Amino acid sequence: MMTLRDRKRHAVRAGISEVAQELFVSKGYEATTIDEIAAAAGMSRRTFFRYFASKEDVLTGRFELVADDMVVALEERRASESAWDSLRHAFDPLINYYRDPHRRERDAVTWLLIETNQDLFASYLVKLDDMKERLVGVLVERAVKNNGHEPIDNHLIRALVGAAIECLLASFHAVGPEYDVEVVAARLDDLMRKMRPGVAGEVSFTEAF
Amino acid sequence: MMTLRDRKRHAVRAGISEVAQELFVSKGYEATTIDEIAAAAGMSRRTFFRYFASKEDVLTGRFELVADDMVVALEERRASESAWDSLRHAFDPLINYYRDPHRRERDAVTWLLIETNQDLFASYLVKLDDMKERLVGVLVERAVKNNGHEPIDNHLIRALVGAAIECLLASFHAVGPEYDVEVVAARLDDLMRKMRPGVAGEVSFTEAF
DNA sequence: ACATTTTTGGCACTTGATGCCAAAAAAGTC
DNA sequence: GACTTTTTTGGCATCAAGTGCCAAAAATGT
Repeated sequence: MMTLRDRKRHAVRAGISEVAQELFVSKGYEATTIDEIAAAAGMSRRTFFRYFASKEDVLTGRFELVADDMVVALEERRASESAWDSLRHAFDPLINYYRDPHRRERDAVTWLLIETNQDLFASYLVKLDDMKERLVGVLVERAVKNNGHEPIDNHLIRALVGAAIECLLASFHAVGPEYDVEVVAARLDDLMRKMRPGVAGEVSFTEAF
Repeated sequence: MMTLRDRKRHAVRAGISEVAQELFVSKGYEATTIDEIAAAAGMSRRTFFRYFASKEDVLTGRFELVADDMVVALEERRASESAWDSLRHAFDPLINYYRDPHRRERDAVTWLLIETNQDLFASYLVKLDDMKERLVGVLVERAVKNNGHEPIDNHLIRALVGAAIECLLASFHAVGPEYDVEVVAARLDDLMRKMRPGVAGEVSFTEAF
């Protein structure tokens, strides 16, 4: 449930994010100190760290929300569906998210920052890995539910999830500031069709283990 | 060529690595300061930073060498071979590397440190991404050579390389301190067989683009 | 109006990382 | 072997990220 405090907290976070992004864009990520961000957001530095665990988190924290949506989407897929297809649909929330041109524009800027800074990029990779782990968790759980016991090797599930995510990354790769989401979506479909594993792709986890 | 200076530099790096790892294991990664490492290695802190760009680099720097070997191995594969199989053999140097039980043991400790520390893990992920990028580069170049022009979409190559690496990661996943490399190798073969893309896996880049 | 809980701000402190410069060491030259 | 040149090193100063701590302030509940 969304209590009042949570809402306020969320608003403050959004405010910091906003003002920080402006600073990052105008004078560069590294050149912007947390003191400056805090000052611009009207709070002390100490308080900044109560809303974001680190400087990178201001920009990469959003990925956790995306991951949340993906996890939910994956959980909602029917267990009889092949894991590969379920994963494809787990990515739908992200596609839908970027159907909003405002978000697209905003995140294109964020993306540029992330790509050009080591620390940010590292933070992004960590979030991405977290997401992978969570998706693996969902599919493992699904396999267990369908099977009554822990699957012998969840390495296959790991590889499957990893491969699907790589398709997602590749389909979004090298998009400019203004791009057509539908093109990206088509690319994703095409890639996941071509990359569909010969054996594992058809695994529904209903009868695989 | 391996000049005298390079050799000496390499030796110093190895020395630092050695003494640092001991400290990390005995008192934890974060609890070990660079001052302590430098002191134990018999040099000033300033000098430490002339051998390693960062604290993480002491442990994760090795991955670049592994990547070097993989890149060379991939370059040496015949262009007529399917990209998927070429990638499988690009991983051979790593498998061979771990046939030495001493390295296996040593890196198992390193691995534990990396897994339990955010900064280290992030650094590792960055190196891994670099490796991916380099392998993509090799296959793109191969495609261009075979085709005379830039391939229309190297997204497929990205996805292919990413998927292969995910198989590698999955096959090494959750190995304890003492493990059988041959088991891991068999797992890798099995995974890459199951994960072989229905279409893309057979792409040799001789006639695909 | 009062008591309780949460949030905030400022301070001190640690530590990783970088620039700068002069001393030391190594390499090359005659 | 003495000299010059180049590289390496150490110490200093500096900056910025992140954390613990505590008292003041604000919000919340009664």
